[in-house]
Amino acid sequence: GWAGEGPGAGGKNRRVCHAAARLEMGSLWEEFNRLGTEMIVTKAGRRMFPTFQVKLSGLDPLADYVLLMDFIPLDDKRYRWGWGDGGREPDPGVLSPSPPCRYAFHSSSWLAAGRAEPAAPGRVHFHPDSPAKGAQWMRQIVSFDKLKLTNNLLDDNGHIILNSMHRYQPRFHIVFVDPRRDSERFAHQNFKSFSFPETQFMAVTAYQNHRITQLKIASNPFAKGFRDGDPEP
Amino acid sequence: GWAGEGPGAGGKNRRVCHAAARLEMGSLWEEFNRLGTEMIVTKAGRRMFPTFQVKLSGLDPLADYVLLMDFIPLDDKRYRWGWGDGGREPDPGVLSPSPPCRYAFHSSSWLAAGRAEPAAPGRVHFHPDSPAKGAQWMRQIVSFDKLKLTNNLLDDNGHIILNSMHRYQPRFHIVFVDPRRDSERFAHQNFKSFSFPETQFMAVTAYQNHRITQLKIASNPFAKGFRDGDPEP
DNA sequence: CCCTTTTCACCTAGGTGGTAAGAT
DNA sequence: ATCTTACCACCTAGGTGAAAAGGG
Repeated sequence: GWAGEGPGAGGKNRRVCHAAARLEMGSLWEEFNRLGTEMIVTKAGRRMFPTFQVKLSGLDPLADYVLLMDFIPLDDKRYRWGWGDGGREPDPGVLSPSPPCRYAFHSSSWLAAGRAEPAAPGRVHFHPDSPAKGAQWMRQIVSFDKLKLTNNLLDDNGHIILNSMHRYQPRFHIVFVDPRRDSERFAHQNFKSFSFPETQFMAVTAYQNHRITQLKIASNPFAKGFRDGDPEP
Repeated sequence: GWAGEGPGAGGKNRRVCHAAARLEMGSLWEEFNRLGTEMIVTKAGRRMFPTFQVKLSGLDPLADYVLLMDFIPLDDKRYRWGWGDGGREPDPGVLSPSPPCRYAFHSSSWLAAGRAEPAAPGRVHFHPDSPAKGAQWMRQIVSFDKLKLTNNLLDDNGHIILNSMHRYQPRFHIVFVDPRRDSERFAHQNFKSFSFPETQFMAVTAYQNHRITQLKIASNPFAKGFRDGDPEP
């Protein structure tokens, strides 16, 4: 997908107004999204897979930029995985159409199960190469593979804190480092944000949808030990 | 050891004139130096061991600095390891007193064997966290563990190019990033250099002094597979 | 019952010197 | 004869989901 820009591209600084971001591994993200992406959260922090990666363009090669990510709750619900209590038909809280419920009739599905927990501390993750020149950021794919998700509200490793069994939308931000003295006054003009709907996910402490598990095993090199049968290069 | 500063501390910018660097793992460096340190160079690039690490002080916490290293030929000779041709006494080119020749009567020693090869391209290695604030650099030990040595004159991985069988002195530089427009005019005032004599070494493609090999195996965690006998924690 | 935590075998990724073959 | 290269077993370091144990 290309550049799911945030609202209000008007009034932006010329150093960011032409910035664009293309999500890498888009087909893999979409494959996960069709099943309902799940991301593991642990106390120590767990990477995302797929890794959030973007190819940037439209930056000023000579200007400094900071790149960062944050995670927005997609709704105010908490979820559970199952058939609904007593084995009745799924209640109206069944997720539809995002993630789609095509798999619902196969087995279980995600059901709304009450209001969301109080939002965890809204942390951000700065790309560790920040700040850097636009030319440097555009030279190759920018990968957020150091970003880790945790469910530990008291985490002091700087990881992103999320509530398990809640849904999130990753957001990506490009911030122009304004050299002007009163740059705070222009802060709202100096950044541009991107949301790729295919990257939304459910935070979990253990996978619920077995198809997600199998797709992770099939596509994450670090899970190669769990693959069986014939390989496909 | 502390801060082996270069010549001419006078006329320096106040952002660097009080900077100091303490070499970490000094006793290990000295242990190697007593035997005559050797560092492997390979086509693909090899790390140094011990790793060059320093603890910094005296920087302006709010100023930006770039940290880098380079390697200076210690003399204009090339060396060979042996007894001298025909088994005669070591010729006058035997290294003394740096590295000392205490081991010479045990077996072999380094002998001068002609003039140095033409100097390899004089590359530098920027610490990958550069640039960063003084506060960041002083917060913890600065480690150059990404630095690699190569003997490939055509290397295009940005590694340090050295001639095998030649001796080198690592140098460490602190450069204040001067925000002034005409900062080039002050470049000579904005850096401070450090040389620690205990870090000098002979570049080799294979270890010559068996005592060096044994000390590397005993002290480098990645060589643990070659240790034998009882461990010492 | 549902969710979380801990531990583990099995991977990726890459840093060691040994060894034997190759180059000059 | 001396130095260099390529490959190897054996490590460190850390990212996987499985499975079992733990907790409300």
